[in-house]
Amino acid sequence: MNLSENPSPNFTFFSDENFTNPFMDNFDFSNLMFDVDEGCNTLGLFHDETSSPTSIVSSETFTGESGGSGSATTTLSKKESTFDCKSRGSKDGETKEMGHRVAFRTRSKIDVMDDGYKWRKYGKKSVKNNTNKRNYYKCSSDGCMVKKRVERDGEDAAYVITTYEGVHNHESPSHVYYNDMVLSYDHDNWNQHSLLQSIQISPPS
DNA sequence: CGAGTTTGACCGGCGC
DNA sequence: GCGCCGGTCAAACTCG
Repeated sequence: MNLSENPSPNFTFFSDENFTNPFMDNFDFSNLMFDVDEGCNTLGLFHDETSSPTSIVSSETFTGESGGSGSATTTLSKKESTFDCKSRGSKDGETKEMGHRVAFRTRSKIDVMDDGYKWRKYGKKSVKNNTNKRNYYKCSSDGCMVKKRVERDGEDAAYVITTYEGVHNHESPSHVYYNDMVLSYDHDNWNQHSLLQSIQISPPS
């Protein structure tokens, strides 16, 4: 499938041809696609066979918690997408309550991006098909149950797979800064603006 | 000394 | 029912 064509109306896709990283050198934007619908059936499993070896993107309803100074290449491996689908299906009620999940793949020199929130590490595990350890984080804010998983891509350690789960019930400490950054980058980069806003905006009503 | 990290143990879900 | 695996817990440890 050619990712240069938006494969699903539920996703917004950003290809690296049009997408330049306005942020730090540590992150490399390539392919971005966000699901705006809920449910496993909307998971993206779009594999770009021609360019990036793992240009598969998946996310469930975006949580909006990843606003901050970090930025990401948002692609996701097929196995991760499958996992998300499975786990969601098995715990439908809970995941609905948890709200939303988004996963993205980032080419980054550092493991953990600063997304503006304060995270507390609560676990680390080696997982199947990945020689690298997976790290588990919780939002350290009182009463906020948002979780985050971070792992190096087993196929290409240059990429970091980050999965956010849940919705923050508080503002990001870097909210103002991040909004400034978004607004300042509002030239002809179309969807990037809306993407970054969607990253910033927390949906809970 | 408090906050955060590490790490082994434990638990629950799922496939066989 | 059993074993595998991912996710979480919690005590010990580290760091500022």
